[in-house]
Amino acid sequence: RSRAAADVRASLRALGRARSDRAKVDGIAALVRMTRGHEAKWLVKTLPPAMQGVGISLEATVLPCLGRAALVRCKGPRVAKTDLQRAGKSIREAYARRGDVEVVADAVLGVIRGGESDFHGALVEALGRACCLAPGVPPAPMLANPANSVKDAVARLLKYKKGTTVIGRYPAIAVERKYDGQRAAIHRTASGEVRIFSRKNDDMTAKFPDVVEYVNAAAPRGVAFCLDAEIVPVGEDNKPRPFQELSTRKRVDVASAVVDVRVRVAIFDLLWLGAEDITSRPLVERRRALKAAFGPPSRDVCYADDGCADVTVDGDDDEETIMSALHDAVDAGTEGLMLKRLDAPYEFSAGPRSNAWVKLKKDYLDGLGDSFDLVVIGGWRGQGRKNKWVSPVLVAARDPATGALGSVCRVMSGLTDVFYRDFTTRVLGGEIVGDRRPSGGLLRNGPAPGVVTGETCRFWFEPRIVWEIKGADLSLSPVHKAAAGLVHSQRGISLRFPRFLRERPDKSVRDAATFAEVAERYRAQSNVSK
DNA sequence: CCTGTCTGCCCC
DNA sequence: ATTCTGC
DNA sequence: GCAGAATGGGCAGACAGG
Repeated sequence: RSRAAADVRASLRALGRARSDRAKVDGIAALVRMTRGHEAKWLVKTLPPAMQGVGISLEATVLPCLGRAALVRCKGPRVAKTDLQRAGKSIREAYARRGDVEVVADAVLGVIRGGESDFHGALVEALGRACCLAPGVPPAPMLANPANSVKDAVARLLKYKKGTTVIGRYPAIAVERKYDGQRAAIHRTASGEVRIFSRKNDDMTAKFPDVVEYVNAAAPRGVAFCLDAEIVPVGEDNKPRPFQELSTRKRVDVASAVVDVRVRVAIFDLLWLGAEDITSRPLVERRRALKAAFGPPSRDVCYADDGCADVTVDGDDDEETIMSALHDAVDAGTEGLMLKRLDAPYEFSAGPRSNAWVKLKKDYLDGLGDSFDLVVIGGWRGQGRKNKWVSPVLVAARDPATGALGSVCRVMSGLTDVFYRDFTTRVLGGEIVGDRRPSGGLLRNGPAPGVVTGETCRFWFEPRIVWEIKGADLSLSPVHKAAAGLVHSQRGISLRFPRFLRERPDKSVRDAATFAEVAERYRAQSNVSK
């Protein structure tokens, strides 16, 4: 044992000295070879993310290597780049349809053994046969591209060219509400078993016994299907509640009788019905089949396009139409809109997000959504690329009555490298070098007087700098303390998806957002009970 | 048994 | 989730 | 245009320690 420990130690030391990718891969390989069975998994978990990325990512490495291996076996050691790309694409698409490396690998092995002369034809045929969509086996869900304005959304939709049956001269677009819940692939097999999968295809069936009942009640009898849907927390009025409430549901051993957070299922796509894969059919047809099969909306199951009307983007007044639908959607307590080409097939997310689906959230738009001027009060040392800089940064709102500074959130998104360098120099007196403790700038020994937070910062600053921070919405926080006591006895108010917009050198701490303002904006959210 | 901390191919 | 960076 | 990196809030569960 001591012999093995010494070997491991020596290998870790060597890995620490490694500079090139080649050396890192060799170092990791040496360590992995020392492991038995599950030990490898735990070894890999201990490596920093940058090292884990070296040579062992499934999508980026394992799948392409499978293609290369097959090419080498079938066509010899000299592999053309185009062949490699073709094979890689086929394999990635197959994996998106059926996320099971074993099935994919078996199909590829079959091609190698078959020794066909038409390698690519044989590969496509074998993968198509083995990796077909099937109820009970969740594919990688189709993803939407974000748009930062209505104009941008329309431009993206027009750019999409893969549609096969453009209706009329201009593309018809489905408008749907973007509910703030959990994405769910809801499958029912031919034997009648219902399974619910998350966006990353984790089995969530145990968490949603009520959803199983709702969907079984709405579905046609004795038919298999694959639905795409959003599970949304709702109140007694059947209106959306904050996402935060959905996550308080138990995840294991849930009996539908004791579910405390009621949900509604907003369905929006149908991939399979009866014995047929309909993903290659255009959305118009899939949606028609969906509504024919599942009937009118009910208390428990609705359609994401309820309350919306399709639009045709002909450059006429579609921007106003969409903007007005966006405001309606936000008033109804949803995040915004999904805009979808009605002529596009369902595209499993192998690679880039499709422009056939575009998401338009209110907070992406300038002038909409919540933004606050907050005081910089502390921070930590960044990891990896940001090791020389302060990242993330803790920001706070203030209470004019007491002088308290209650933390709102950490921020890192939206900060550029150039800004980091300048900011770090201002608050620490220079970039962070080695293990030396910085001293200078606005650095303090502890939190400034009045600071209230559940966070423990590595660096605390003199409260001087004001930043404008934007978020999607406000939540009640167990760690952040802004406005604590105003809407909840202990919990403060925090920002979801915070990002830095700009520094406000024109503002002093006295001009920063107050607890009262933050509390008011929290209460003004349409899904918060008053 | 209670509490504090850490983890999750977590959810967003 | 969001955003920035480098290719 | 795309992949990769570095990170956000917040929850239930699991686990460690008293």
